[in-house]
Formats: sequence, structure tokens, C-alpha cells
Amino acid sequence: MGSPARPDGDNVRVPTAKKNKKNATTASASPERRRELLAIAAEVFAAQGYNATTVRRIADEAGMLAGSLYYHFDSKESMVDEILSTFLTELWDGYDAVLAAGLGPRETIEALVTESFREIDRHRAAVAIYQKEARQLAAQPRFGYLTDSQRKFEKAWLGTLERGVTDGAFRADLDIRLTYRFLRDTVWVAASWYRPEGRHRPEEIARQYVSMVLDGIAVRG
Amino acid sequence: MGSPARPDGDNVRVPTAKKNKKNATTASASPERRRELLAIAAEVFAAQGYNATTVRRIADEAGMLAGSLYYHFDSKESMVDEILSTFLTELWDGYDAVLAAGLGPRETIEALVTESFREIDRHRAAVAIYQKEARQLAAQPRFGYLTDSQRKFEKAWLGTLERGVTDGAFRADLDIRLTYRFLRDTVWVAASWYRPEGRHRPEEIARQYVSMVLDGIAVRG
Amino acid sequence: MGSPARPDGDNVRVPTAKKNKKNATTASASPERRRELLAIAAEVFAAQGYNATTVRRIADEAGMLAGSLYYHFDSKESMVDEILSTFLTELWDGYDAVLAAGLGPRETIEALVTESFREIDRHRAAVAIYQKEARQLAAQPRFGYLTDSQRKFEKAWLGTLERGVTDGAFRADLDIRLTYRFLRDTVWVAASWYRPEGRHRPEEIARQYVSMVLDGIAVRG
Amino acid sequence: MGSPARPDGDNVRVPTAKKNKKNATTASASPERRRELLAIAAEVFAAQGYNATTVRRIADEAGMLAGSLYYHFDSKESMVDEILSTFLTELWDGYDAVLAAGLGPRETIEALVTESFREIDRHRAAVAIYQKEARQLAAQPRFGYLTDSQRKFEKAWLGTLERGVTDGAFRADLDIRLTYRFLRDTVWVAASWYRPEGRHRPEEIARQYVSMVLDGIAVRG
DNA sequence: CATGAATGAGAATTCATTCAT
DNA sequence: GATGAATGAATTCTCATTCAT
Repeated sequence: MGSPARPDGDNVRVPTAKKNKKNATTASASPERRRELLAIAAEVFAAQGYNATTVRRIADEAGMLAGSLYYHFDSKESMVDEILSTFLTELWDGYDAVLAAGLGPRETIEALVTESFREIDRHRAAVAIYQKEARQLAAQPRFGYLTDSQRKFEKAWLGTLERGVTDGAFRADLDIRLTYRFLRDTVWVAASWYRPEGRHRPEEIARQYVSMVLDGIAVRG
Repeated sequence: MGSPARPDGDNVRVPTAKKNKKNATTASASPERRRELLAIAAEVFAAQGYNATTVRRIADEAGMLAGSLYYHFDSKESMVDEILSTFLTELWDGYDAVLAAGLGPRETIEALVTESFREIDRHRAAVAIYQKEARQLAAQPRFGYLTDSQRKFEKAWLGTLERGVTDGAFRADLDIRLTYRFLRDTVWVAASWYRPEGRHRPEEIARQYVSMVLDGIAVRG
Repeated sequence: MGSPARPDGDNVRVPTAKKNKKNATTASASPERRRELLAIAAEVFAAQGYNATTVRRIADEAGMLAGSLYYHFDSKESMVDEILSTFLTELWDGYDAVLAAGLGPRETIEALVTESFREIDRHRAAVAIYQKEARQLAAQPRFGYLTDSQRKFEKAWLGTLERGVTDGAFRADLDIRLTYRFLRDTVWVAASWYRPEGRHRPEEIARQYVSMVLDGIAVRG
Repeated sequence: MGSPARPDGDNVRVPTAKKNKKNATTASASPERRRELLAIAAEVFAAQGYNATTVRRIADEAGMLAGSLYYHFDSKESMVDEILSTFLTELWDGYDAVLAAGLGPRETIEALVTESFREIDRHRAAVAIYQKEARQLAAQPRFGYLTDSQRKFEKAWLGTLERGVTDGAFRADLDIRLTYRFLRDTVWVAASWYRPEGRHRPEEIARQYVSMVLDGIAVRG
């Protein structure tokens, strides 16, 4: 419920997640229902956009009345909050493992891309929401962790690219920040068209992306 | 991305989106003011998202009251409409010129990417709006041209890629649709961070993007 | 202030307010728990106001869930009802005793004031609720006894004042209805600041009030 | 719109009153309409209680739709705010004049009581709201001035009483804080029954109150 | 007796839009 | 061209209440 990964230092913090009144009383309240509802909400948010999604729409989708959602959640905002922070927490579990593995730059990039597509596969809706709404939401203190996460993200990728340039693994003639943005966007935008039932498994998509990004699409002359 | 109205043959016809009653009456009313207002609206839409932007906010920014905007425009919707269709019309002017130039696949890709960054440079706000809102808006009949444009866009890029694979210019081992999406996203997402006053001119950004996409970021072994 | 149900003659009959279905079933269910819950509810009503108090808040304070309160009471309304009618019943027990004692006007006033402060001491919350909400509640038929009580109250005080004027005990130059309101308010408003743990016992406060009211605060010239 | 009197030091501060968006733009927006609407709102708040009053009820009374009120005011809360702060500002204008006049204790009390009844005459609804809701509202920072005002009020009355006791004008055998509360409540509660069209002018009511309070209702023996 | 989950009827508020001036 | 005042529909959220377990 809480929050995502935090950059400063390196440890994940769970900030936002103020226990909603109910939870305070009913900490044990069935987490399955909660998860179900959040999955539904994420789907709708991803499809229609956060602002354009009415609480009533989510409730309809869940087969209940709009007011009933408030038994489970404080507000519409706390729903996205929980969706995004849950996703980011998992994402950073994966990323941190990769970054701690001591791989070379090229292998690190490969692993991060692969990990990213796995996350897209498992949290497609959350990723799509993140892509579309993060900038907007990050303006609110409650979503400060989005900015934190982004900073940590940038640090990880930029660092790896720099290491690769130093190592001679990556080209030195490219603007490194431009390259970072290129990689970052390339990977995450995929959430907007990715369908888990599609013919490519996330690992296969990752492989092709890595191949394009590292070696280009042109035939080597 | 997408492309503007392109129903039948190959001739994009973006609905002029200028048929509000008032316009009927005041069609001659200074088009500069109109353009000014649309520029302001585009800026706000891009910054806050279409749904999250209130007409009041646009009016504030323009130094008038919300109601006064309705002298110039039919509705909030017709503002985005005009912003997007104007942009797409210009975009296709450029793209069509490139496609008609009879270049080879590699050169065509280079030219399309360059053209795209030029459009981002000139219509940053419109591109950002397009990126964020197109899917949403395209559901309404009024915005059918968004879907049309997208289809034409896909045709142009996919065709070029296929040609390149046939020619031996591009690698045959990559999924061509995946590659298309990769290229498309890579280019347009740049609108979300691009700043006209930044240190790179659009042509330089395009050059680097093309280089990464065609030749990869890894040092060739 | 007012007085409880007192429709016809002179015999106050406060509707027992205990006719909820559940009560029908569980009338024997521990009356102590019931009293505890009412005491809690009275405290919260007095502190926050009846309307501003949520059933949830009362339940929280009682360590249960909102729905659980409905095992004990029909409704939020029936809680105030029971609180107020219980209080008024006791109040009139005391008042009636005083009025039946055949005291002189001055002594009657003294006794009524003392009795009132004793009630404030014992039912502070109920008195505070009465003060703040009676007018509002009295509009509903269910709370008709509030109006009845008020009428009886007025009769008792006004009668005593008139008797005192006739007797020559009280000044004849004052508007008697104004004086009545003055006395009434003076006494009951004390419930808003009275704290049972305060340094004055109710009898001492009563003594000082009586002294001020009868003899004034100015030094007699 | 602004605020009331402030105790610290002695000067009136206008704190709350954050210009509502509209006002920011339209500071000149007809203040008569505003005043009309506030008068209506005050009436309803006084009659039904702040919480129990719906914005729709006020709008009905004003002959408009609920949403339309928001053209004039930020919120229901800002309506009470403006009602109370306007009242308190006027009240302190009067009080400060009295306190600055250098009267003796007895005359000061007389003047303050008279001034109070004049305020009740002119702002009956506001006074009634103040009486019923102040404690509740004062909990919010926005209404901090209520507490400030109350403190200043207490200082003025308590000081005068103390001076009177020292002077020998007032009895020394009474608890002075008790006496203060007695006076304060006695005066203000009158707002709950006062009707401007009643047969007593505020000055006459004040005279009788002063007489009762200073000299008592008993005939001097 | 109590919980957990829901209902349903508002409540306050927002906002695109209208229109007389 | 623009303002001021409003409309009306929708939106988020609240809360008393119900009821199966």
C-alpha cells in the first residue's frame, strides 16, 4: 500500500500509505478483495486516464456502488497511490537485484531491459498509468516518491551507460543523457501497446529491444 | 504516432474544425488572436493534460474570463481539435514530401526522423497532447482523423522498413512490427522532454537518434 | 430550558424511547452496556454536536464497529432521544420535588438553581446536547416532549417570579419574561463550560449564581 | 470576508479571507450581491445550525442553484468565515471605542452590555452562529481568530471586573471568573431569543440586563 | 454480540457552457 | 470582444443503515 523505492541512500521507503480509517481498525481486512479492486481500478485508469476515470466507473466494473469503494479505500487518489507504489516497490526489488549482481555494463543494460519488460508483463496497467500520470501526480507531496524513484532510476541507467563508455563497451560519440532518455522511453512506452496475451513473451521482446538498441537495426557494413 | 484524416485514398484531409456558430458569424475575427489563444491552450493542455485542464485556467492564462473564450471557440473540445488537426496537417505536409522524394529506405528513415524532430520543435505542445490524449480522443467520431493519421503513419514506416529488409539495408532477424513501434515511440516520446531552448537543435537530436537506431549504441566489434 | 414530555396535566411522561425492534428481542440485553454506550455517545454528541457526530465516531470510542451499534440501538436519533429523555425524567423528578415543597419565591428560586447545577453536574453532556440541539430536534414529532418540557419549565419559573413580585420579594420594575429568560439562560449555559472535576462543587456554583442573580454584583450603596 | 478582532496587542487583524479565485480576478464583483447572499446564509445557518444547513438550502433561499453559490464563494466554510469575521470586526470596533473611553468599571460594564445588545440587534444571526458553532469551528486553523477574539474578550471583561473589585464598585466575595462567565453568557445567549421586531429596543434590554446583573432581582432589604 | 461488506441517499464542489448586457 | 452571473450535469466523497456470517 505504501510506497515505492527511494533513491537517496538506496533503500526502499514506504511513505505515503496513510492507513485509511478502516484499515486502522481492520488491519486484517481481506487483502484479496483489496487487490482485486486495485487490479480493476488499474485497468480502468490505464484505459481511460486517471482524471477521466470516474470512481463510479471503477465501482461498476467491480459490480458495486461508487460509495462502496470507500469502504476499502480512502479516495480515488489513494487507489492510484497504492497501485503505483506497489508496482514501484516490486520494480525496485528486481532492479536492485540486477544492480547488485556486479555485471558488466552491456550485461547490466540487458538485464535491466529484461527486468523492465517482465514488469510491464506483470504490471502493464500500473506502468501505463505511471507513464501517463506520473508527471502530473508527482506535483503532489503524497506522490513525492515518484520523483524519488525517477531520480534513482536515472542514476542507475546513467551510471551504467557512463561505465560502458569508460569501458569502451558503448560509443563515446553520443550524448549520454540523450541516450539515457532514448533507452528509458523506448522501454517503458512499450506498456502502451503491450498485451500479455500477445505472441511475444516479455523475454523475447526484451531480447529484440536489446539487440536493436545495442547493435542497431541496420545491417552492419 | 498517428496521422491526420486519411479516410480513403492517400490524401489527408484534416477536418478544419472551424464550424462553430460564432465562427460562422465572426469567421473573419482576427485569426492572430485565435492562434494566440490556441497556443496558450496547447501549452496548458500539454502541461496539465486535457481533462485536467479547465477552461478557466486557459482563460486566466489568456487574461480573460472563462466565458469569453466561447466567443472564439465552440467548446474546449474544439480547441484540442483545432490544435491537433493544425499540427497533423503540417506534419503530413512534411512527411508527404519526404515519402514522395524517392529516397532509399535508410535515407527515408533518416528524413522521417529528422522531419519528426522538426515538428516536435515547432509544435511541442501539440505533439505532447497528441501523445497523451490521442487514444482517448480517437474514440469520438469527431476525432476520427486521428485514427486515420495513425494508420497512414504506420503504413509509411512499415513500408519503409519492409523495403529496407528486402533491400538488405535492414536486419531481417527482427520482428518488423516490433521495430516499427520501437521507432515510432522512440521519436515521439521525445516531445515529453524536448525544450526548444535546449542545447541541441532538432536536427542534431535527429542525427543522434538515427545513429542509435540504425547502428546501435554498442561499439561494433 | 425545557422539560420532558408534559402534554396534558402536570405529570411528565417522557416517552421511554426504547421500542426498537432489537430491543423488543433483546430488551433484557445487559442494560449496563447500553448505559455505557449512551454515556459515550452523549460525550461525543456534546463535544462535536449531534449532526457533526458520526455513528462511526461513537463506535470507535466504544471500541466497536459502526454497524455493531445497531444491535443496541435503532438509530442515531434514538440514541439522542434516550439520552435526552433520561436526563429530563431525572430533572423533573428533582424539580417537581422542589415545586411541591411549598417554599417561598426566593427559596424556590434558590432551590431550582441548586437543583439545576446538580443536574449539570450529573448530566453535563446531556445538558450540553439539550442546549445546542433542542430547538432543532423539537421540530420532529418524536421529540415533542422537548417542547412540552420547555413549556412546563417556563410555567414553573414564570410562576415563581410572579409570586415573588406579588409578595414584594422581587423587584416589580423589571420585565418578567426578560427576567425569566435571563435566569434560564444563566443557569443552563453553564453546562458549556462546567467541568465536574473543577474546583467548585455544584452547590457552591449555585450559591454564587443565586447571589449574583438576586443581589447583583454591585456593592450596595 | 476578512477576519475579526485579534487580541494579542490590541489591533484587529484580517487573517483568513483568502481571496477566492473569482475575487482574485474580480475584486470589484458586486459586493451587494455578496452581502445579500451572506445575509441569507447567516439566517439559515442560525436557524438550522451550520452542519445541518445544506448549500442547496441556502441557494434555494436565494433563488438560485447550489452550484451558482460557488461563483460568489469558495465554499460553505468561507461563508461562515465571512459572516463571523465581519461580525467580529464590527463588534470590536464598538468594544474598542468603549474600552478607550476611560470610563469607570460600572460604566464600562454598562457600555459593554449596551454595545453587545446593539450588536445582537444588528447581527442577530451572526451572533447566534457564533454561539452555537464557535467552539467547533475554532478547532480549524482558519478560524483561529475566534479563539483570539475570545481571549481578548475575556481580557476586557475580566479586567473591568477586577478593576471594579479593587475600586470597591463590585462585590469582592464572588469568584471573578465565575462572574465573568455569568455576564458573558447572560448577554450573548440573548441572541437565541432576540427578535429585532420585538417590543424592546436593544438599549432597553441592555438597561434591564445591567440592572439585574448589577443590582440583582431581589428587592433591597 | 460483533464484524465485514455493502447500500443508497445525499452532500459539497467543479466545470463546461450560456447569455444578457 | 469581453464580463458577470448563472445553469445543470457530473463528480468525489460521506454516512446512517442493513444484513449475512
